[in-house]
Amino acid sequence: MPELPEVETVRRGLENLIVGRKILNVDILNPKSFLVSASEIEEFVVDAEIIAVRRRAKVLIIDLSSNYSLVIHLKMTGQIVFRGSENWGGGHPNDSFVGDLPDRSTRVEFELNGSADGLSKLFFNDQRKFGWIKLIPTLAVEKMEFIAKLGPEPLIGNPETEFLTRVRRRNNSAVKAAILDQSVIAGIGNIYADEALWGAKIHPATRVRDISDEQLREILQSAIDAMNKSLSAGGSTMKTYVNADGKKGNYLDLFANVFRRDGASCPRCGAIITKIRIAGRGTHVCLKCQKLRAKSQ
DNA sequence: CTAGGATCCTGTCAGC
DNA sequence: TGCTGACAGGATCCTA
Repeated sequence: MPELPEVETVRRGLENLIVGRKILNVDILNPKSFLVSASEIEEFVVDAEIIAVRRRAKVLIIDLSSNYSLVIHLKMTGQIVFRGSENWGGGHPNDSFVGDLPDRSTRVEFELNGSADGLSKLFFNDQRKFGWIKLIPTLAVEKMEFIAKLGPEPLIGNPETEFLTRVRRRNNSAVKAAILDQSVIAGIGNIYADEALWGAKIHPATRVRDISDEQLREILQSAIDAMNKSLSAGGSTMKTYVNADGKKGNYLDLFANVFRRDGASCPRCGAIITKIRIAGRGTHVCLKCQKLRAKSQ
């Protein structure tokens, strides 16, 4: 799925486009994507004004004037597309950014007011249907189980101490599995896990217990750097999906050093990047830079 | 409690 | 061409 920088990019885009608008209608094309009753939609969503768009980890939170919030997880293939006075899309990059909507990946459709031509729609597209939208009282959002147990936000304040405490709870795990764990540090997914470990020159299969505090701090800093770089490159949006010439781009090219670069050469040492499997996930690694230090037992 | 694998889905791609 | 299996920017559930 979209990871922290991609979701943050969506948040920023939506903040500009939909705050202050009213939701006029909701069309749920796939019920499992948004489990809610017709009466709840009627009572808490229709005619509500969008007050704010927030993010926690990889979760988007759209606060409504009804004191309810739409909590959205894009998971692997979720994306949000706005069509109206202007066209905008962010999240999982695919052709639904640019094609006619709704299409076969559209799961939920919101009709909004306030567009010059009277047509203003927000599409929740999600090919694999892993993503979801939930309607939750705004005050209860932070008490949702998944949200309550999240680790610190990597790009806010000083997450280091909290990260160290939490990552040590997974001393026996491969470090990649540990940093993918959202209760250790929020928002890292497969891309930034690989990028962080490449940056810190740590092999993804290294057990956490074999890594010093100092090296763990380096991994965190490396993740933060990769995320900031991705954010300033503009995240994964319609704009980075199709460039000004109408040609397809790949926003990974703007910041990634190893992710999906297997077969290419390591930007640091020139060795060929290989792809292995760690924690059940495809993992990209430079075996020359990232030596496996298996010490204990 | 932790750790690892299966699972939820659809689509695409490599290899026969 | 058609089939088959592997795999995918995530997290949960189940088992050990």
